[in-house]
Amino acid sequence: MPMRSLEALTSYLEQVLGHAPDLSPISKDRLAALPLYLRSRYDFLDARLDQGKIVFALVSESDAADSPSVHAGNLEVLERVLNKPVALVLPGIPSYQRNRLVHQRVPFVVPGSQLFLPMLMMDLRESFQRAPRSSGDTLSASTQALLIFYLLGNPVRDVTLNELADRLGYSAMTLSNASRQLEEFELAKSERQGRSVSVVFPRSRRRTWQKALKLMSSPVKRVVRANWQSSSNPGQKAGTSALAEMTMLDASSYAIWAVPAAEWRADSREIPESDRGNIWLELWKYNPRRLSDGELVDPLSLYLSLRGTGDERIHIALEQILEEFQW
DNA sequence: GAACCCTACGTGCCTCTCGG
DNA sequence: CCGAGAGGCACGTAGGGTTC
Repeated sequence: MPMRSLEALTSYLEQVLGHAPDLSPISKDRLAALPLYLRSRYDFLDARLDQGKIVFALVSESDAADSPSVHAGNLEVLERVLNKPVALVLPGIPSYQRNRLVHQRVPFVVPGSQLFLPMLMMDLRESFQRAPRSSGDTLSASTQALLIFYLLGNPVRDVTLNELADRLGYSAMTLSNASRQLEEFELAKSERQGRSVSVVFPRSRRRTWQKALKLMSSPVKRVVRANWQSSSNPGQKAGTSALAEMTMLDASSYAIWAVPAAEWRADSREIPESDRGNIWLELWKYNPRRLSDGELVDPLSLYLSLRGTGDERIHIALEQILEEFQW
């Protein structure tokens, strides 16, 4: 067994647990039950932790880069034969690979960096005190755009991911990720028909909206003041400007427009806070034009952008929009 | 072989942390 | 308090596998 990785594991566990871990080499006869390709691939340690007993399988530097699915497959066999939960011990691997292991629920330890042992309810990473950002409880921007695209009544059944990607202005990869995320949150299913995959929403649009409400966030990343002199519109009407056109709400004194945040960065017309701009620009995390081709942003994104405000009149207007929405 | 999707990996931006 | 650096997230590209 490579001494250095054993030492690294021991001292990392000690740091995490607060005391020296109880580790011992696994007995020869239990090892003998393993298929040869697995026996030679890993070094095994029996571990008794406060939270329970597990087996650590130490992975060599050269095997660490294997895909998560390879690791997952091997773990399945190991757990069955050894009859205990098994966790991989990996040398330094890039963060995106660690993320993928977590995604696939593969238990592992990277000494010094991260520990993910879901069966023992342990999940630590180097910066675990950092507030979990948009972690597992909100949809990503692209996923939300796809979901709203469906909720607005656009056809998604029998449409390939590629076509959807085209329609929404994302890469196929991003749409593939988005459909997977919808599946994870049990909002939709991916249905394979021959060589194409389409997204299928099992519920009605209204029920999907209700189920997804707590997972969706405001499309607005940032609001800036800007000076707009051109006769064309900077984007689509948004915020209370849009709400005023849809309901009886009084319009705000400044016009509010939505533009994709990505476009804004390209040509920065932002003016300093102290200067007087004549409009407000909402910078959106997805492209509002992909979801509405009218003068106004789509009503569902509008709802999400304003539901956090404290103004009672706005809430009443928002409820009115939902009531009138054609589900 | 073409069309399509997925895996592996790269990149840029943003946020958080930490040392001066 | 601020700037640099680290790390995570979201997205992209390349290339390979699968289905027709």
